[in-house]
Amino acid sequence: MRQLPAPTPSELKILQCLWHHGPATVRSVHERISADEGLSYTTTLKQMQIMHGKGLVERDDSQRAHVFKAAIGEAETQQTMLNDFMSRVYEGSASRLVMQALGISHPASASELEEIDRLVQKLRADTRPGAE
Amino acid sequence: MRQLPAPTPSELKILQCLWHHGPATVRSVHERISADEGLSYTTTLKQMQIMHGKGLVERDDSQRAHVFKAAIGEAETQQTMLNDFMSRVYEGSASRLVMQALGISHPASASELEEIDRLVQKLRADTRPGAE
DNA sequence: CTAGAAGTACGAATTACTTCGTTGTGAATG
DNA sequence: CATTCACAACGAAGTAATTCGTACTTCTAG
Repeated sequence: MRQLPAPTPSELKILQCLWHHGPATVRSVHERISADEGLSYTTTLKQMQIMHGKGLVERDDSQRAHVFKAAIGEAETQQTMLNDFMSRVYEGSASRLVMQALGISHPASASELEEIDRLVQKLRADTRPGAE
Repeated sequence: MRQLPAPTPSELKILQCLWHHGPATVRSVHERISADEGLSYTTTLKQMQIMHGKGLVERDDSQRAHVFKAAIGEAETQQTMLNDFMSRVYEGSASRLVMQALGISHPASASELEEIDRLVQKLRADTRPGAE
């Protein structure tokens, strides 16, 4: 069962922390994300409780300091958010989005461009046939 | 002077209406966007007043029915929102965003892929030289 | 001139997000 | 054993976005 509510900006920060560093306590997450911003510990705690309520994270409360882990995948979440963003902002046109994204500053390194190139070639091959 | 606050979702709908159909009265905008959703006329009016307050639209009130036009450009707005989205969701990696965008269903037609292809080739050429 | 239509302005309610202080509880330490 | 520390739980406040109803104004038929 997917399609949980999309994470809000601050929820996303916490999820990124869990995705990149694995399951963690509130304290641990808090120390990572409050390196930038000056938030209270209880702010992080509350967020993670809300996220648990929404089903965005799972909680192991067998220890006194509960351990949280992301309940949704990173790529999957990005994909959902991207689809929403693309329809809202680009009215569904992936190509316009891609072109603007590639136009920005130095988005992609040579090797990344190579990878994108391969993908485009593959898509062009797939698209040619009458395909559904 | 750019960098106005990014439009909210409902503000974006109104801007899209103005971008695509040119300057218009509240009534005209309302009829277009409430085709989908069942909103009150005063809701649209209020939104446009707020947008005027924020500087997102300009208003010609020489006629009784004020005529609004977008005060920011479409591409420019998309670019700003894309930059924000890319840093929030993809931590600044344009290539990951692009690859996911291209991976979706069959978003781009053959001719669009061709265009993207050209852009990628151009970027690869530009990127090769030690460039700044 | 008056009634109604069409417009604008404004206030207010609702919801969601973010933030923080306070409280209670269990563990650890002197 | 009493104090302190770390933690979870909660309530509450502040802000922003969205929505709508009401009131006021202006134009136009009759």
